[in-house]
Amino acid sequence: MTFLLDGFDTDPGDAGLPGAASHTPAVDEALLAGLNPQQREAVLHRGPALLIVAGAGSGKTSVLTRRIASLIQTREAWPSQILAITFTNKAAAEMRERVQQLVGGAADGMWISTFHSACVRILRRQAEAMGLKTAFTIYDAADSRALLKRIIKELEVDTLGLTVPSVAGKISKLKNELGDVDSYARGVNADDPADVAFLEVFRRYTDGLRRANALDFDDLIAETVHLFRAFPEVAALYQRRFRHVLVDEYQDTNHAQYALIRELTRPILPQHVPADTRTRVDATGGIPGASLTVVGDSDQSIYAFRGADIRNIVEFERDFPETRVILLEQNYRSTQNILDAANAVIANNFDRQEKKLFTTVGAGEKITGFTGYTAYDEAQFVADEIQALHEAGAAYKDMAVFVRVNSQTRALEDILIRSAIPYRIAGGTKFYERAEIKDAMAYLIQVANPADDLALRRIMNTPKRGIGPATEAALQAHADRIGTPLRETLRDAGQLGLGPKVTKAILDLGVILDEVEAMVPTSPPAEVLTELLVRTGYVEALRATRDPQDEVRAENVEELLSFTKEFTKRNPDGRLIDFLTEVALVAAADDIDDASGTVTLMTLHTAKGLEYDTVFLTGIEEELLPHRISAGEVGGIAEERRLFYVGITRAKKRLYLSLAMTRSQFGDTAVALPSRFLQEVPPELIDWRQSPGALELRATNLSGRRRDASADGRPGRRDGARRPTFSYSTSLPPGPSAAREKREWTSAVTNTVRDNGDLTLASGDRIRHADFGEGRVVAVTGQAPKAVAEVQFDTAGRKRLLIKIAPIEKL
DNA sequence: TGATTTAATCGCACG
DNA sequence: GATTAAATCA
Repeated sequence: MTFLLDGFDTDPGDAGLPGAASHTPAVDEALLAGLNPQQREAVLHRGPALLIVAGAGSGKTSVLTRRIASLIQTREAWPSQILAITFTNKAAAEMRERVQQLVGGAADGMWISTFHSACVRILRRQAEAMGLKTAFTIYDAADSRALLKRIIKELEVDTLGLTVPSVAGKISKLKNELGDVDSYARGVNADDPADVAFLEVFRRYTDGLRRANALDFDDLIAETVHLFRAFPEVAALYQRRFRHVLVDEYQDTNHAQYALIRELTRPILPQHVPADTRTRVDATGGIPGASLTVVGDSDQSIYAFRGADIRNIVEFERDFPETRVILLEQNYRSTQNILDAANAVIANNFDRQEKKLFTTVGAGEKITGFTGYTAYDEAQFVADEIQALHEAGAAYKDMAVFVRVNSQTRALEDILIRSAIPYRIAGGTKFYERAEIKDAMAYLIQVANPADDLALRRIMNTPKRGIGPATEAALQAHADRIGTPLRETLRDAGQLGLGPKVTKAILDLGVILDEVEAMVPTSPPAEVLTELLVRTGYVEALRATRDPQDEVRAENVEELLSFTKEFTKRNPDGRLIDFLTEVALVAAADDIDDASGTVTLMTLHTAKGLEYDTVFLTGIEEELLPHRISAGEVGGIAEERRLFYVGITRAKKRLYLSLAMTRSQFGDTAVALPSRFLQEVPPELIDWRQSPGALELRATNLSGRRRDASADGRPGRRDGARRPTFSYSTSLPPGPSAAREKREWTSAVTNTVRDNGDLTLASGDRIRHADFGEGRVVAVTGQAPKAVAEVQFDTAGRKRLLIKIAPIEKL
């Protein structure tokens, strides 16, 4: 290893060689306008390795884009020699756009993409070397789970504690560590039946992927690393091409990604340098490694659960000698109050590099705290505040509501709908995860990659053709016998002794797939999809059912069709496989559309990298943030704290911290405790509208049915002393007493929903609301069924209500 | 045999 | 609450 690192030694005579020189380039001052000294240096430093420790909101995107622009402007690098890696496609698109603004069309030849997209590009070009066809398909998490489910069922190993999620997680972890079946087999514990069984599942899963000509998400990275290691001359191709590698969000890289970066920036040995190279060689006849720039913040590392290794950034200096480290601590996003809260919270994580964010914009408003009785109560507070801010001139699009888990959005959605506040959910149930979209995609995948059995099984009986489980099993048995993909067996249906009706259905499907497959090479994706949908009668079948939801589903499929058309507009030469790749790689954070005039709901994870004027951080409760599952994992609490930190630092002007005293989960209602993290925020920074203590007191007086934490049999852990002293855990008793108690809280909001039909209200009407009591209608806007009434309640203040569904009656 | 209805189970974040 | 297995219907 050492001899390779020697290649990083710089030769002073090589000033013109990209990536090897250490000097200050002559960069246009305009490119540096508005940068502070540290940012400036981060743009201008030249050398083999640069680590930019960028605190939240410190302008790192600006630094990265200008650094890229400076390389191009000074002619130190061609655009094609630059590889910039971001965390999401959205971040990549944004970076490309900002670089474009700085250098114009020169940005076109650069690779600015996610790890996964970059690897797919490399793998498609070099797929033959890996024994794959270039049209390999990409299995998303759901596809992988479907395959695992079949295997686990087949082997009947679920009794050994091998569940689909546990096995999927373990395989993913192994692949992130660049492990494979063989390496696992060497270390397997032969005395442990569960371990042996896991190995068999892993082996069959790997075989299944290979036979289906498919790669899962983790393979995309790992296989690229394996490719580079197995074929140094292939690696040399990319090492020679990319002279500048830049990686954003480096704290969230896993081992495989780290290895990939290592391979890409490795010096090229003389024997792998082609004779006709135009890149300058060093004294030994080799080519020095590419210049590497990484940007990250270990305080924002929130993906350890999926294999991100914080050591990658902590030990960067050791891994890459001659690293220059630059700290960016000045924050250009938030007020000092928000930063003080963030600094105070993150200071509770020991073992971190000291870093304190500061700003020059002033203290700003205090943080607002609120404790609701229930999640609905909390949601009502959020909705009321959003409405008040909106009326004061704030745009909906500048506000965001963060949740720890997706299930929290339900109460928020209910209330936002009732309050007639426009909102959207980033991530959530993603478009491409809907059943009808997966169906349509499976058709496309089948004709692009006929080896993909998983896709074929999905569509074999969708729409209904009378091909049931028994028939499928017969086809599968035949496929196993003759050793071909399932698809091949469709043609042989006549030989299997099936009923005439079923046989015809199978043959017909086979003919459709074959004929559509033949048009793939010459037709754009939209035509292929249309042909499939029409000939299989998929949309028609949806429209024919009684289920009103199916109408929406049919529309979704048509939206997918328009996506394919859009795709072709963007990429006139785009093939079907390119479209499928793009879809496979879209992520939750990618579909956040800033332009729309709506409040955005999202998880804290999705929020990373974003910023909003106003941020509502909801559900700041024990068991939720920190999430209960994190308690059992090493460093789990610290990671949850970073998640809280990430949430706080998204806010530019206003931050709200809210929680509920009770939270309903899985049907029953449980008492929730204020999060320990709340106590880490300096009390003088929070202005409580309703503090946890105030409600706690009342709850005590009223219920008197508390049990101590020890009663539920969970021994106190190391961090037990830090838990709030009023620790208890019990279910709220249902029945009349609970209902009566609820009425004691004037702001208690229930989840009552009603269909008022075509009830019409006019200004001046008196109404009674199930939660807010009586009030007078002040104004009515909009058309039924979306008409909104503005009501001045006698005790609950002014609210906006969607008339059709509000629990109200006219008096 | 396949389609439809009913009961039972299980829940974290994501490219 | 959504998904999935068992039970019943055609």
